[in-house]
Amino acid sequence: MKFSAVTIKDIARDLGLSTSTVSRALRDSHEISEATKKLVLEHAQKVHFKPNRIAQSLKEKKSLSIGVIVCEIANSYFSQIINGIESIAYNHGYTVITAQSMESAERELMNLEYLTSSSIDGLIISVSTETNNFSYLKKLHERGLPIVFVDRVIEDIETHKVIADNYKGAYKATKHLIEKGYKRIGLISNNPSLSISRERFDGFKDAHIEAKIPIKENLIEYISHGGMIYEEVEAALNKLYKNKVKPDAILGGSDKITTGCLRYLKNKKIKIPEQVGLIGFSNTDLTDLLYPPLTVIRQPAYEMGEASASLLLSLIESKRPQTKFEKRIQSTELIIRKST
Amino acid sequence: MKFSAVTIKDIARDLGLSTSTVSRALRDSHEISEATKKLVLEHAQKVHFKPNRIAQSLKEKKSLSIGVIVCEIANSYFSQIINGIESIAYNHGYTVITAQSMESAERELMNLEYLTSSSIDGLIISVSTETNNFSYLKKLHERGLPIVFVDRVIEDIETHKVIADNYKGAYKATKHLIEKGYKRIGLISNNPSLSISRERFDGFKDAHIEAKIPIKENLIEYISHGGMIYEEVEAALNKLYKNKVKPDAILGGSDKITTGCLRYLKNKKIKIPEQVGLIGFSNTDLTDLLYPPLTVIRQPAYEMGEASASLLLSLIESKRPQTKFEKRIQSTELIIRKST
DNA sequence: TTGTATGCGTTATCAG
DNA sequence: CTGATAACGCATACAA
Repeated sequence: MKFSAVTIKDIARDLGLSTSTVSRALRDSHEISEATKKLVLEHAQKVHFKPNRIAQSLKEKKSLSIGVIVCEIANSYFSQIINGIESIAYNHGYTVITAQSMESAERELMNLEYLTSSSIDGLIISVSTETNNFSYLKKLHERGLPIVFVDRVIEDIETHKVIADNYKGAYKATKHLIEKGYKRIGLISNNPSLSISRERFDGFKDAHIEAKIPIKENLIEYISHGGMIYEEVEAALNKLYKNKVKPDAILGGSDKITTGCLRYLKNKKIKIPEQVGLIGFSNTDLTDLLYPPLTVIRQPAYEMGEASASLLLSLIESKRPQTKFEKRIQSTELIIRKST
Repeated sequence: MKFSAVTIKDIARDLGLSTSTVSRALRDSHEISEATKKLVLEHAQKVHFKPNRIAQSLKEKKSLSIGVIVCEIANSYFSQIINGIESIAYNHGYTVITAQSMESAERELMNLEYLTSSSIDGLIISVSTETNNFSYLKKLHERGLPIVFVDRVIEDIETHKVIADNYKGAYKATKHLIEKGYKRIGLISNNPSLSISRERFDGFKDAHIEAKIPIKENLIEYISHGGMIYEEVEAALNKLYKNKVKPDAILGGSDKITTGCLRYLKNKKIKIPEQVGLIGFSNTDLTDLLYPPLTVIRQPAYEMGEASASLLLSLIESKRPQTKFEKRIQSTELIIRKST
């Protein structure tokens, strides 16, 4: 900013016009003569004039930017979501400001306070696995900040939510395993405080019920940091493998958890015929090449990002209060990779 | 922003003070009595006052935000870099605004214009593989915008640059392959217009020279979009495999290229005893589990991000013109995964 | 110690 | 069609 000297005022001075005339000419107002318009536009181009977005924001009472909070950018699933968000935002002239919670509720709150200090027009958030106090977010929402939840939603806040069909995904994955003959399927899941975890558990459960296989409590473990901390995954798996009934397959509750499981199995040299990872890993280039073989529930992260951004922009641009709207992206795919 | 009504003016009115007193009290100025300070601070807290960052920016002539342009966020290497940048920026009260070029020079330019329309205090950029016209960037730099290049640098712009030790990485990788007995090592590289490509090529070459193995021109292919377009990788590999002297190992010039190679080999069912990917893939959780076996040059992406941000902040905060400074991160590691 | 006035760059309102 | 002026929210030089 220090470097950008050219303002509307400079142009006005250079051309012997008033700032308002210049401003109007630049915005192609109908009440400016073609001659002056041309004059101004050409000069503006020559001196590389760029309107100061900050001044515009102050005047317009909006920043043309949206905030995005996810647990971690360097997580393929969320970076795909951001990608989708950016593509939409970009086309509508919005800047995306991203922040990461690193699965810490405290850091999430800090980011929230920071982003909302009058510098974003709306928020897309996927809450951290650790978050259990939603009061601040709720207050923001009540005060009128447009919010869209993506993937990890908060149910009592009535606003747009974009989620994958977690139930279906988990159901299909579990069914796939059962059909393959596995009967002792372990589940490592995120905290059930997240609705996605509960939905996935329901899918897991219903597939069992349908096949008349009882669910064994001691094959289910919950962890708190979404797999970010490998030791948590390790501890959970240690528990599973200390049981008399050892699992013959594992359903990982998120991409990080799943890769953690793979690592564990490799480290411990445990042979497991097949695994299912319920993961949002869109980089199929890679998942396709993983060893041990892995069946993947691909969640349409990019599309979810696009959907969230569209919804948020609609919220931002229409002032009228919106009704609750939940968008469930249906295309959860099961990607099956044959054992080699 | 619509939602945040509370301003300094409101507080002043509520408390029967002037806006300047309130402003000063909030900034803990020494020329305000403890009593009023306390009064103001408590009231501010009560009404959830948050200073309007946009107004502050306009006044202070800085936005407390930095722009980051990379080819793609959903690329583990760059997301790690962003991660590093964010951690530093965050600690210094800066917001990070990211944009992606998708390896398109045109889109890069658009982002550049957008970000620099007076809304960022500095820029960290890793230029797209397609970029060959640096005039706009150069102009920005001349006009005083603090810029730091990371990974993909432009040599004629005299500013801080953060790069990995590409030469060493490629050298070690190639040497490793040669020691394993491979003699016809293919190289799929980014365009040599990028210095990283040239450095890597030099490492590749010197390892050959040292081992007295001639380099075969027809085992070297260049591509333009960093591996983003699989068909490019495919075409390059097709050429390599159409030669009479087929490669017995491949050095991939970037992470995307390398995963592209893996995909190709798998699709074509080509058995290759070992591969080396010169890739910036920090997610070793995954690379470790890839099949076919892969030896990886890990580039310290996170650390590079940190370094770039530190350098940029130093540029932003000290007004004095800085001397050119090049920081080469040395810890390029060779991660070797044994064949299974 | 506190208040008044001014300006940051832009746009909108109201005159001319 | 064009110009002067006020306002957005905040910070600061200058008064008091």
